[in-house]
Amino acid sequence: MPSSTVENYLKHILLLSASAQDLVSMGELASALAVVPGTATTMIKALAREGYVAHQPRQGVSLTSAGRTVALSVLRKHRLVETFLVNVLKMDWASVHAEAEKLEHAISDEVLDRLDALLGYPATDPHGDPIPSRKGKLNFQVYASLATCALKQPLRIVRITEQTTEFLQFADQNHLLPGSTLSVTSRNLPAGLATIKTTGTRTQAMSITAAGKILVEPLRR
Amino acid sequence: MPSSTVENYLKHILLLSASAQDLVSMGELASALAVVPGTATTMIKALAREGYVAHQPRQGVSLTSAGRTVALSVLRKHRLVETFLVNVLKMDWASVHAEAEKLEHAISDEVLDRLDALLGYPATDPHGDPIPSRKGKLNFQVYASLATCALKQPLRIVRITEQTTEFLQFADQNHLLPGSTLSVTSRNLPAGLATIKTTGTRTQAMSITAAGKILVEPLRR
DNA sequence: CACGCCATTTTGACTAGTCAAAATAATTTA
DNA sequence: TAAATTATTTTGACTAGTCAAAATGGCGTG
Repeated sequence: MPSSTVENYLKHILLLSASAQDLVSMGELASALAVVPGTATTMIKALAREGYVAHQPRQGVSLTSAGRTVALSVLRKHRLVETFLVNVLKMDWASVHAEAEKLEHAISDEVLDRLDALLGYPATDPHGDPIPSRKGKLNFQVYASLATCALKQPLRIVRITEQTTEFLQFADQNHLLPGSTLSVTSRNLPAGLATIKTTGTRTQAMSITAAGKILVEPLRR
Repeated sequence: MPSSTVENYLKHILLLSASAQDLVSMGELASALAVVPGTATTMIKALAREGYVAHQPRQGVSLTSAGRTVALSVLRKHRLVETFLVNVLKMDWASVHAEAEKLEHAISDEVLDRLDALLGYPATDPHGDPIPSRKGKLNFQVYASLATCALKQPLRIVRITEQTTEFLQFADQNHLLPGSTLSVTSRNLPAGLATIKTTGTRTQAMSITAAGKILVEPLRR
């Protein structure tokens, strides 16, 4: 069994390779894992020896299919645990990420399957992130964000792609949860600002960077 | 925060000091933890330096109040998690111990409190073992066992003091669960055998050793 | 009172994971 | 194309936890 350190490396490579064009750099990886780059290099060489990753020296690292399997399983645990914490234990949306970081390495497949059933086989976690299936399928849909979508169009939030407590609290307080409806009234790129209107009434501004973390789909009424 | 290795040492010292007359020997401890005795000695010296235990060289080890606090908290996590696994996830009574061994080190106090509430603040886990309160009170009641109780008296099982899967499966298959009623019809000490009668009908034999692991109280009708 | 036994402690060595800092490549800039 | 910047890799050292095996101590027996 891979150690929880190994599981963490693999999980973060998976997460980063979604944004990066497949090869994850040591720099990215090291900072995602909060270690110095030299540590990442050492560890990656060991993971390569064990067949979890392919390492292109000075280029970056990618998962082998063995590594991908482990990473998806960890991600599935993480997201199901988060869903459990929010839906069943009614914990705060913004704070469950850290809890799940620990539990994802301690939970067995047996427990996980029962949790999955208890929750009704959810397709996404409370942040809208897709939950990998038991077989390791990850629903990989591309959505527009508040930074890229058409203006003035009615939208529904499907996902928040950022796990920090601060950002999630910001989203929560401004009613920007998966399922909420809204539209973007204007954007000012030079100023880096977007203005949005929550379907009720409120108009508010946020940075383009923040807007890019909120994924939406057109509200096909 | 103590590491999960430290938590394990402290938990086992607590568990063993209940049976031993307070001082736990290195031999006992090492075998409970599945390490060689030298490892236990080394570790205990470190724990003593950090104030978790008092070490009487060549005599044994006992918990300080700081160590006891940690140990009780871990035990509380263990037993509440077991209760959750059995009562909510409907897992097998006999197999939850191993799961809980991992989860007890990964679960936060916040999650634990909510689990406690979800379960209705249970006083014991599915094996009848008392769950320490949040304040660290452990209900320490002394019960008779099937090896020591009066003969022919109606009894109720309150607790099974053995966590191995094999023993728990044996108990399960013979309807020897906490809450079941029965009586001891006879004992043959030289042969090491006890004969019991489940209140329904069945009569069966078991070793005195096994009988000693099943705690009972008189059935005050 | 000496001897031997058994548990405990000590010693030396190993693995996993980490950091700081020096060495090396690669890429950008001039 | 040479110099400079930046990322990556290497090196040496450290911590936590472990084992194997040798040294030590306490005790009971003769």
